[in-house]
Amino acid sequence: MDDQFEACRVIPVLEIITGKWKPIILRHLIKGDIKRFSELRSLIPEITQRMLTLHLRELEEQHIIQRVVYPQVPPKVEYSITEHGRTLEPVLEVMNEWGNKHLLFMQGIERVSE
Amino acid sequence: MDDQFEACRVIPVLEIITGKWKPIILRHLIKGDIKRFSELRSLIPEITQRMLTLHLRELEEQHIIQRVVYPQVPPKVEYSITEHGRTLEPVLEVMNEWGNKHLLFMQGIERVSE
DNA sequence: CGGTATCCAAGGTGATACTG
DNA sequence: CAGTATCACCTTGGATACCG
Repeated sequence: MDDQFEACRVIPVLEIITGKWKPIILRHLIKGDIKRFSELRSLIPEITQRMLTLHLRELEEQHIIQRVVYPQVPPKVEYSITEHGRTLEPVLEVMNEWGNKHLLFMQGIERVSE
Repeated sequence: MDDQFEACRVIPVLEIITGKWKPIILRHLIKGDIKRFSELRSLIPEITQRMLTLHLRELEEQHIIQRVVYPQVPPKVEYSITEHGRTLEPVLEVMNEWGNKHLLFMQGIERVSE
């Protein structure tokens, strides 16, 4: 079992970017640099507060993003991509390009088979 | 909502390769060409028959792999990557390389924080 | 403002037994 | 050989209300 999983290093990447809103969150943080919690909320209007918090916490645990709390009232929390997180950029870029090229193909197939 | 999801073409890729054993299945089919159901089972000993079937069906629906049934007793079913599926190879390759490079980093972090 | 707590529904996965 | 059927569990995500 370990052999299988160890041999496939695709899985660690998936463990980071899998989650309903994670690719979108990463997209915003990679493009836009530092964002406040409320900024991310308005950039991703459909996400619930709960899920945004959960996803951000997980990305932080994996050292992909950094969380900075300003101890003031009202509170201010800023999120930004880490150096390590930024190494994911080309990976996401390749995935994004594949999606672009093959989305049309996939839609074509759908149309044929209906 | 659609704007968000449409803008991020990473998600279609995730929809294809997300699933506990899918990256491993794809790895075997991309490297090894045609495989029988039973071959895949022995290549991935820990997978259950059920999950292998489910994952293969999903990949087939997405036209990533092809399923050929030989109508004979005992039955023989062969799976292979499609032309379309093969376009995922460089994507998986990039992800795999990232995993290779950054697995050490991640393990290092774990060690520090414990 | 930036969260937590709680409850719930849906989906993914495993174990096991059965089948053409 | 290559499945299917069933049950049971765990995880993910949404809705809602509350908090410092």
